Amino acid sequence: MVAKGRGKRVTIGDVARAADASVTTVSRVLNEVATVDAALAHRVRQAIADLGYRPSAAAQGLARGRSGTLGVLVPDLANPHFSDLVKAFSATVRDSGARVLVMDSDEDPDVERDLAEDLIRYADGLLLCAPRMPRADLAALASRGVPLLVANRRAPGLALHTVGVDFHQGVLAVCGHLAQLGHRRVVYLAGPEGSWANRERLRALAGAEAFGLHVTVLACGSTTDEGYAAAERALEADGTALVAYNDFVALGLLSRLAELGVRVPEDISLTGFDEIDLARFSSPPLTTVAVPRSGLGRAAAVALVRLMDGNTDGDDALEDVDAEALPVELHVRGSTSAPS
Amino acid sequence: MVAKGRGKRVTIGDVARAADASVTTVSRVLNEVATVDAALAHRVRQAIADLGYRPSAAAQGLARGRSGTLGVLVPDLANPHFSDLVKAFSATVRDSGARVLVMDSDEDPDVERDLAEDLIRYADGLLLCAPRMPRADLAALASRGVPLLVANRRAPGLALHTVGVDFHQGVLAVCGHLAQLGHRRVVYLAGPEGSWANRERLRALAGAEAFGLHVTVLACGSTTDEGYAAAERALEADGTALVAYNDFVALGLLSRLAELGVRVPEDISLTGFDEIDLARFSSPPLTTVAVPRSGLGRAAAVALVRLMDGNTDGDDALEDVDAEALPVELHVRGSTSAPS
DNA sequence: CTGAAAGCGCTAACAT
DNA sequence: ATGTTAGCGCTTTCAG
Repeated sequence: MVAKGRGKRVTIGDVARAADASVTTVSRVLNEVATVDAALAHRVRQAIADLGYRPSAAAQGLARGRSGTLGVLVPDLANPHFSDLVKAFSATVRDSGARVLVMDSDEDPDVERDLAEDLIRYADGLLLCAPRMPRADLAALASRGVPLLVANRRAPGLALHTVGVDFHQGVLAVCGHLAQLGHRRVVYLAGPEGSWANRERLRALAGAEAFGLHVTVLACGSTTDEGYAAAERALEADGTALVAYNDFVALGLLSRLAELGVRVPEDISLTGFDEIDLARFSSPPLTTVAVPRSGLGRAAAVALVRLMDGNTDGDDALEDVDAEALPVELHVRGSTSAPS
Repeated sequence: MVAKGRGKRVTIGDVARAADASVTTVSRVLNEVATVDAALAHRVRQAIADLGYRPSAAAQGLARGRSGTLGVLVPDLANPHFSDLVKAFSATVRDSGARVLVMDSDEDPDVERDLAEDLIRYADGLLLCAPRMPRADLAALASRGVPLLVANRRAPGLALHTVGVDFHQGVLAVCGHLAQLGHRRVVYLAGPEGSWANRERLRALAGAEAFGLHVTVLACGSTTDEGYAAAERALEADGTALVAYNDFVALGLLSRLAELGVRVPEDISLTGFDEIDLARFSSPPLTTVAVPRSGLGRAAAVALVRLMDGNTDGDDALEDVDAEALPVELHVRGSTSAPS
């Protein structure tokens, strides 16, 4: 039977005593090391089970010099973009025997820096997702000796290891699709000011203008509410297509347009970005760009683990920084058609 | 300046040396303890800054006997229900100086048990969200000495501390609303087999039958896809209203119904549950039940912290188990009307 | 007010 | 193959 109640913690010493072995031996069977005599090993395992012993993570961490924990910092866990990423990251990391400490900065750059500084005390490595903090803070973290990986933000000149999604190509695909359909004037409902994701989109939009597509940029945001609220302004901007920062904005727009009696795509075309599950189920279904959220999480996990393994002597091999820019995929559905 | 590069870890000893103080003193200023001489304290803080020193979490944890970390285990982080809960939980817990270790069991009961057993090695306390594991495993965990809190699952006879949402009342409210509108035959699209949330809904539905509402139960699931796929079966069941397990299912149904030319609510009424942000933005907007996800997260945090503070002698005060059953709120919108 | 020293529970040389 | 023992970095009595 397992000991019940709130007694003192069972230690490796207790197990050793119970199994009439040394702590080293117990440690060995625990870590599946060397050739421990079968009978002895069995006794130890028995004792472990009897006593309900679990090694203390703190003690192991201290002795080993690493915690077996990776830290992830996201701006908003409630955003499917990040929860999917974290999910995939955790699952992948777990396969290499580690755990994940997740923190949510609530989109606040200051909170973000503080949490990151706290996180590195616990973790062997750090994944920063779309960090909002200023370059200087990022640089400070980077020079801190902890394996650091940044997802979806580039910081030119900072020698950061990064993974990311090719937003640029995605927006270009959207614009190309629209242009082929015959659209010439599109309205972009912009995302959060500071975000790299938004800057990337703007950059791509600028590229599209070179192909003769005229783009009007309207400040909006990243939520359904903001999309809903921006609908009337968007209509006034006089385009034949609306390019939303993401699917939430698009669905907000769609909702308001329906109320206003504006038909999609007959009266105006609409595109989302960063495909969410529900995009297929709106009326009409949304033309949008699928980004590999889980793929990004997996890639980040692999990259970070590799970073930590080869951490013998610092900043070598930074040549393949940004090697990872995961491809995206345009999904054409009912919300886009030729302009009337 | 902060030391750069990947040198050996800076320890409290290094700081002591640099500040010409003892480690004890450094520890004191670190923990804001006692009256350390102002000048000395200042020297120490200076050294800390100069060296870029951060105390090792593992060492602190080992010495203090607690990690300052709480564990949370959810079936699916990508589900807004849980990500919102975790977000609120983390934020609240952070205010009392702790961190949160999040794990995702991917809805697998076995994985769930293993992760929970692993989590307790790291954490001072554990929050199990809607655990899918069998009673026996739950009981084993409970008798393990770690402060344990269970959210959204009741385990009769197990003396578990729990917090939860009043699903029962929510479903009753939905049924009442429908009945008042004049509906007599409703179809319930059921959620995951084993889930407590689904059982609670069924129980409430049974209660509603006592009021003369006839309920047909159809197996379905919890995703938009499953809702979409169930639409035609639901129609055949011959009710005047569809009660979906949750909003995802409802939106899937809505999407398919639109394709089939069935109008909501004119031809058939539809309700969701567990209001998601997008529920307000569908066409028509969804009548659904808002559950206090963040409130649940906060309540869990408060309860768990209290549990850990008063952990002097075990299973007292279990009288107020289940004291927390957070109220829900019916939001009537366009997807319900009187039957035709 | 400050410091020396004994652990916290585990791992990893280093013997045997 | 197994055991002894010295740390890992920090907190915390206990003296001074």
